[in-house]
Amino acid sequence: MGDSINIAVEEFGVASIRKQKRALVTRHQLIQAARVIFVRDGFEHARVEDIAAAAGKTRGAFYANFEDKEDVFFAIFEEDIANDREVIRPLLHGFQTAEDCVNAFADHLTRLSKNRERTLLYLEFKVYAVRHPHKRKRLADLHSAMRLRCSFPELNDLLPDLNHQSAPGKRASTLAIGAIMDGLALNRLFDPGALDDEQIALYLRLCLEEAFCIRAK
Amino acid sequence: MGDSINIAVEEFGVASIRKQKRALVTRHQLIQAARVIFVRDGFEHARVEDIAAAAGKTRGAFYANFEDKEDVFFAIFEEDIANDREVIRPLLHGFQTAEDCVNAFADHLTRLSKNRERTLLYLEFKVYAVRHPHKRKRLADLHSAMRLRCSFPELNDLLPDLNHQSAPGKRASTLAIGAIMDGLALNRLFDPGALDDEQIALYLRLCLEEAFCIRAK
Amino acid sequence: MGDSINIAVEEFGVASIRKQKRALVTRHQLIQAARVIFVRDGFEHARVEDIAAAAGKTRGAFYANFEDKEDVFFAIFEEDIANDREVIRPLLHGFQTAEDCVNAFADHLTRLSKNRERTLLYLEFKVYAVRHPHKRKRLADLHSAMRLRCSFPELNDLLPDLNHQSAPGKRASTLAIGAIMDGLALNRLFDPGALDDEQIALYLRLCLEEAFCIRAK
Amino acid sequence: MGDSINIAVEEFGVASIRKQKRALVTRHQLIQAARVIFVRDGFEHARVEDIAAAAGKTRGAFYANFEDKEDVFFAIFEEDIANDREVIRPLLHGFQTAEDCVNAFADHLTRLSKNRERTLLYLEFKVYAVRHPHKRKRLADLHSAMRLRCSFPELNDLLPDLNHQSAPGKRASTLAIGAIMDGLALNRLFDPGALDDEQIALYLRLCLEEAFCIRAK
DNA sequence: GATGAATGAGTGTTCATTCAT
DNA sequence: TATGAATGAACACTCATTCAT
Repeated sequence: MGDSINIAVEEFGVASIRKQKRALVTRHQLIQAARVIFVRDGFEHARVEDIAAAAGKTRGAFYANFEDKEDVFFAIFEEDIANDREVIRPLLHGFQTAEDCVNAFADHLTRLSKNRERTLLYLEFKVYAVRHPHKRKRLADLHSAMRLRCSFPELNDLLPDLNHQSAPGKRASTLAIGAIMDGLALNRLFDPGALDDEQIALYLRLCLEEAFCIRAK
Repeated sequence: MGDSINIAVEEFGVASIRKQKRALVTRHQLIQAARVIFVRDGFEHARVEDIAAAAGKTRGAFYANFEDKEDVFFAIFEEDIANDREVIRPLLHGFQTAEDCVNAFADHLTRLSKNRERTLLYLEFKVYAVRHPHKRKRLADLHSAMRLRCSFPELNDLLPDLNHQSAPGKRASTLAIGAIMDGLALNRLFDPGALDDEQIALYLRLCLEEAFCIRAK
Repeated sequence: MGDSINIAVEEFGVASIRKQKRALVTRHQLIQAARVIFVRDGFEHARVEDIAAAAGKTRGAFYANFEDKEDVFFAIFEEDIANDREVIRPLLHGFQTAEDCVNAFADHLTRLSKNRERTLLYLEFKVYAVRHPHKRKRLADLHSAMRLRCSFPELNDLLPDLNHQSAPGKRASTLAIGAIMDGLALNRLFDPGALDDEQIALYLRLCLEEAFCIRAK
Repeated sequence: MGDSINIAVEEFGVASIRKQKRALVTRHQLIQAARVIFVRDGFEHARVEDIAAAAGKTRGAFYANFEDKEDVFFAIFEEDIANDREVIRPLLHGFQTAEDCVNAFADHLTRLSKNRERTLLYLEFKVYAVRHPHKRKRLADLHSAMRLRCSFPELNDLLPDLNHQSAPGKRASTLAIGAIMDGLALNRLFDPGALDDEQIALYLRLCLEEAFCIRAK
């Protein structure tokens, strides 16, 4: 009797766990597909059907996993925030001098600035947040989370003693770095012939040095 | 020139000239309205009817003046390009030192970065150009014109002897300035509490000095 | 100048009056078509496209004239209420005895009870009102108007001295007459073989006599 | 009888009987839930998922027990027909005079007319039958059964000697009673302030007396 | 040129139904 | 039998665009 219960539980459990897994996989596939389609067409112009198709699913699967188009849009950034913790930190370990560290970080940002998907997606998110200041709590939460994320709080931990600024000052400095990267990344896409890696790295390094008070004067 | 006007007057009469003027006024009103609506709703989400209504006109007037929604969108930037020649030059006249000049320009850019309409409109234009690389000639032309405009070519004229860079180098430097301003302007909208005028002016001045090789080292 | 203004006004006026007329005609056509389709398919199952097609129009014309499907549904009954004033009165004029009058009214109701469109449409309206007690003001207003209409207030005017009941009593009596007709009409449709004109007239006459206190006891 | 049960037990075991019972219970629960949801939302607007949820089940359970939405709809009335045999008879036993019997029956009908579920459900069934005259056999059978049921055939048995009408006449009379009750019940829901028990009972009694030729003239 | 009624393609969304588990 | 993820047909509704006036 105990056995059969266990078996039943196992069977039931396994079945539902498998289902849950499949559901999560589908959800993730749809989010990935949404990234691609939103980058290609923009949020407003993107068609739900295209997202579903890009994930190899149908509209029904989409609506089984998301409330509406805005729902996936937000889910993209929520997924990123959940995953992104601690991606920068390892990149900056093991450097002796602050300059090395800044250089490494500038390289990292330069690399990010070449990521078309990231550039267009985050641009659109910011514009969306700017245009819908009164949207429901979810956007407000995402907005807060993104404001934090975009100011690269890791930098504060990495360069503690070099940074003599006040907390709000740090926040502003690091946000400015992110902002400058946004601008450079967009304009690299807009005018690929004019802005190259070197230029971008140059200005990023310059601003990072300023932000962390290590500019050679 | 005077002749052709006289001929026009003779052929079509005063009334016709008035009509032409009124037509141009209507067109301009629609363009101004389109700016407002595109800023508020974005290009894709904006409705032609809203644009017409914001100009105090109807759909019919809109389609009498523009081919379609994309047509006004482009007309906005064409109007700007036609008007903007020589707006910066007077701002920068009369400065003795390069530093003063850079400061004045940095102030100008800081002021621009506070212009919500400009920020969102030009952002959207750049994104549109990025997303539609194969659109017809008109976008290509606008794209070229905007690439030039966004690299502030006046700067090269204003600071000729300070700038020892090659032509493409200049272009890249000045585009980078515009890019950085784009990023700062968007992120000021995104996180108004964190980025203030001072911060923005600081980084713009820094990058301008770098661009024009007048950084105090 | 005065002339040309008058002409312009005339031209303008005529044009817009014609347009208004055409618009009203279209609206009415759509309402008539909606009657047919709602009777055939019921409110929920009816397709907007079918309504438009039945009026020889397209979906667009439908939505240019109505907010949504519920809007036409209500418009049907609002149109009826606006038109129906004074349709019964002439039918009952010129009778000497109360009995003749009752007979004439019973005949009228019997005729109404054979009207399939009326029966199904008003049934559906009543059910809709019953199911949506908290809908916005418009349904409440319609509901009130229909409650009045369904209690045949004209009867009170026609048979004043025969009716010694209190005002609420009259209301209840006349509503009951309408209610009984509803039931007989529906069940005639449900079982056409069993309920014929004679039966229906018999019960209607009986209840009318009761309602107006002229039953031969 | 006992044998066949034993055989069943032997062949399928106690568990299987339990399963069968549980299945019937589930089916019944779903039918009860369907009543509630159909009353609330109407047949067309009702969602299978809501029905399943109202029964504490899932869509799967629903489709394990019914072909489709129409299937439960019909099952409701089939269940009623199966159960309802002989519910009226005991209510009318033990009365000496025809008048008492009519009064008792009028009271019974008055009570029924207060039953919102019954009123809306049967209204919807009749309308459905009226709108789908060519549906498959099952609706035709139900339609016939309901026509019989709605004409209260028990009355004929109960009041045999008072009823001197021909068979079709009886059928018509008793159907008219049902019809009148339908109308009164719906309009009581539609205008609860105007139609009260007393009014409803009054007219029902009146019509019953007419139907059974016992009107005091 | 301007109007606004009408068009109709396009798309978000719902939901009855299926099916692998 | 029951689950619930997935399907996909169906539909309401929007809106860029046309056109008779």
